[in-house]
Amino acid sequence: MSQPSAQTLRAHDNQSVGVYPAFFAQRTHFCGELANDAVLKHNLLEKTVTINGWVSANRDLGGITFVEVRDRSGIIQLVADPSKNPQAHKILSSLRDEAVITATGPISKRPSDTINPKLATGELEIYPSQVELLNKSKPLPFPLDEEGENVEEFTRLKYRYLDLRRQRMFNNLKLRHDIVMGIRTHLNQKGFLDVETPILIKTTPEGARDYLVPSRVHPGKAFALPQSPQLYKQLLMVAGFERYYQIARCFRDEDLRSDRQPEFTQLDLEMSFVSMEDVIALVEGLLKEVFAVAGVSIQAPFNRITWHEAMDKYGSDKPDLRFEHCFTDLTDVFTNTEFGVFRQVVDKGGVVKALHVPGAGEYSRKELDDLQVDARRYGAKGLAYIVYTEEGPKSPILKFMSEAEQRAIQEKTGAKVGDGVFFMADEFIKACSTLGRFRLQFADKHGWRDEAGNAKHSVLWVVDFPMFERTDEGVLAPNHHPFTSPHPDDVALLETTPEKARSLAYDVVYNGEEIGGGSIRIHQADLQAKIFKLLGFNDEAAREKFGFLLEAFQYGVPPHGGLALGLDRICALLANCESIREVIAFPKTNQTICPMTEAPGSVDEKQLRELHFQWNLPKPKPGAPDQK
RNA sequence: GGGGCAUUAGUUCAUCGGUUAGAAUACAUCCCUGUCACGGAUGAGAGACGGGUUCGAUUCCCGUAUGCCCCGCCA
Repeated sequence: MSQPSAQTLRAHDNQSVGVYPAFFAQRTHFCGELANDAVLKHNLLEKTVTINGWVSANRDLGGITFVEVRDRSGIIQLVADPSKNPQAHKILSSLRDEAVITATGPISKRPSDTINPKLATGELEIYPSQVELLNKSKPLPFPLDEEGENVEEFTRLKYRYLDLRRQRMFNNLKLRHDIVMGIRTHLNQKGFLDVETPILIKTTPEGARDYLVPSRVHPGKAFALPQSPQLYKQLLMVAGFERYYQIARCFRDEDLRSDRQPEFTQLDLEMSFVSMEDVIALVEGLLKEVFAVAGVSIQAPFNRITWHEAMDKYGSDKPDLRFEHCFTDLTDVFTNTEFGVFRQVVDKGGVVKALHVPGAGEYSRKELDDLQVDARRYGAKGLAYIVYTEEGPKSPILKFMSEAEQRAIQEKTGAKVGDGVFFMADEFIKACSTLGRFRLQFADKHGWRDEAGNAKHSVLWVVDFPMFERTDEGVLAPNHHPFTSPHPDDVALLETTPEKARSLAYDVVYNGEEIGGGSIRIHQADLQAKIFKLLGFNDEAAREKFGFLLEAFQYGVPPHGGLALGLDRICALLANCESIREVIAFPKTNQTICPMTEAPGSVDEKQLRELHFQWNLPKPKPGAPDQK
């Protein structure tokens, strides 16, 4: 896992003994290798070293001049005294920030009163006998002295190659590298083969919008870029590869977020002759090792929670279980209530969920009003509440409730004076998911995540997902994807009430973020046909969309299943970054452009003609400046 | 597609209707021999775009563009 030392690099890369020697003095050491203890350990004191790097600071005191040199490993200070070495001083004092130099000289101890404890090399410095300017730099468009969070991200992305000079950014991408290496090593030991699958594939109308690539050779036809290697990895199982993985680039033409890019990376894997438990066990071992790369220790086996319980108690299919604060179900309390709003919901088979928020009794009128605004933004009519103050309970809905109901609310939730209880009454998924958003909102506001005794890291499996969901049009859609196997206990339900059937799908959730998901796949042609029928595909439509898969399924398909992990998200979480853009070298902005290359760009007529392609452009918006 | 916030020197921020638009840092010139966020002096450098309101707009309003965050969307 460790990187080669400078010794290794010198032996293989830096010893120019051939016909084309380097035209500059090549490094004997990385700056960071000249750390205080390492220099003592390797007996380097007063030995001549050569460093190559960028000038990160120049402090010319009028006579004596200090220059800090940075390479990817760290920083070391050069010193020149004009009375002792006027040539070196002349060059050093003329160096500007980010100039590329090579410097050679003895590595020496600093006078004891000039040690800089903030630098790993702070007890040492180099008195260069030779300094060569290899390249100078224009003044930078933004400072590199801090972490970069306070510079407009667009500017950072426009000059990403400079932004990546920050130690933090190097560390992020180094962590990503280490994680990928950890994955490859682990899966290799477990007998997985890395197989590349095509990037130019046939469009599948399911799921997200596809990126399309018009075909030159086949006028009027187009390739799609894969949203995932799903079908190919299943075909590799048909082929008998048994265990496949790929660090796969995936493409989705949807609107972006801080955790969504148009192209992103998944660790995709698939296994044959396995049960769900086999996949889970494998992934637990893998994630344990991956997290350890980042110094995060997690325990396997992970906790498991059913989808229903996750929704019922936490209002999310990716619950953050670093803290408890779960819902109380009050449906029973209101089965015969006089309170019309709740009664209607309960009569229709809905639920009444309550969330107890300690400290909410102190909320101001404005805070309570703001919650109503949030509720409407979340698609609810409002957020009913009772706050318990010194003067007694206060609530707009109190007058509709009986004494017994009020007592039951307080007993069941455990609310005391100074607390609040918030209610959501609706159809199960709607009520739970809306209140679930408030659970996270209250967690931010009251610091629930950091409460004493809470786990810092919560990794869990969410299992027993419903097989289908009803779309707005009332038709069944796959919750995971159409190849997901139903739960063996629920196969009979497919005939009667398919929306109640569970699947063998599973998600892995870390601190409230979905970092991966997978399933056991269907491997029986007749069951797959039945699922397609439920999804509303007739035989012809199924054949048109997935004919090659159905055909393959007639030639001996092993039971198989797998999973995909969101590599960008995992890296961002382990690097403590808010956005996956911080762990991607060259990401796109929210408008799906690259500020550096200005992609996407115009295409010249000749290229379009070759593709038999013609734009059909939307009208510009009124008030928009003329486009050239 | 919708909502919120933002857009002023290279960068990061001020300026709340009349200002020579201010500062820090970067940059340039000069001074400075142990700095490490070196210090000191001097200098150059700015209102996204298009409308409107007003005697007067960087400031208020509308639109457009762009950025960030969120909703929809993301099997």
